[in-house]
Amino acid sequence: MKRNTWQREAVREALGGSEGFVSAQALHSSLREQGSPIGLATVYRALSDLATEGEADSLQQEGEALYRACTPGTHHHHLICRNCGLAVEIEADAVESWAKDVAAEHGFTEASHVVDVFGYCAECSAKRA
Amino acid sequence: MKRNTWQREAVREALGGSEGFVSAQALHSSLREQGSPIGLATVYRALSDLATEGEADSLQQEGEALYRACTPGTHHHHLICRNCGLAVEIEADAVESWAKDVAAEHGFTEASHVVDVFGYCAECSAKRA
DNA sequence: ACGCCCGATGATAATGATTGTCAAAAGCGA
DNA sequence: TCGCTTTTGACAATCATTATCATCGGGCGT
Repeated sequence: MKRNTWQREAVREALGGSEGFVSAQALHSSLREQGSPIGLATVYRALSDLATEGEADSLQQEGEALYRACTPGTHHHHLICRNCGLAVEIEADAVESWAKDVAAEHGFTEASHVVDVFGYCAECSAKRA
Repeated sequence: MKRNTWQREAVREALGGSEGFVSAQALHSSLREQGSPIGLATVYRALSDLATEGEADSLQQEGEALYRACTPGTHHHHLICRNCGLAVEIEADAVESWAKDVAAEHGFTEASHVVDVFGYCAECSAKRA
């Protein structure tokens, strides 16, 4: 049975409130600074659960796992700012079918794919100029 | 100045001789089994150098960094077998321009992207049936 | 409302990959 | 060959993440 705890809710909320992708460690510190006595292990567990249930997306960057709340149940990709972490959800039907075709072409089955675009968002581009 | 050492050559060769993506640890064990007294740290350094120089591609999976020798100087992506690690280089001009367009559309600059397709290769698909 | 059972929590230790350190061991030009 | 400099490699250090396990508390049955 799955239980409702204030910790899980806190993680969900903190995730939803952040602009871009966040690391588990960062989310934990952030919660701690807000006064939450939540444990690090719990944050990891909560994030892992959210990702499994489709309420969050995760991606690996430089050895860290980053998470972001996102519309549940839909398949999409992200456009991510290298500087501030801002993430925009993007549709990629063209890429979806392309990936499937390429896989089939080479005899691969059960194809999944990783597609993420990185860059500097408008704001950060301006700041760097 | 960059020096030519047998260690660097050994890593390059071992990488070129392997079928798919390999982890640094795996490459190290493999070299050791072949009698090479090469150090683990050296393997990491060599792989990192090769990746920087464009002689190898790297990707992150499940917290590990995987490497693969590939044609230098060209930009391409991979179709990777989840089971045996077999990797096929694929062209993706359509995706290249798509990524650039999407980035520009949202005001992002200096766009780069990560595109990898995972699946089971023909051989492994057969075995799993 | 009460009590009990079992999943959830959290401090801490453990793990596993990777990087830093530094003395000793080669490259390479002179 | 000589000497300077980079590279190596054993080992310690670091970092994110996971496992452990005693304790806590949610929520169902009563």
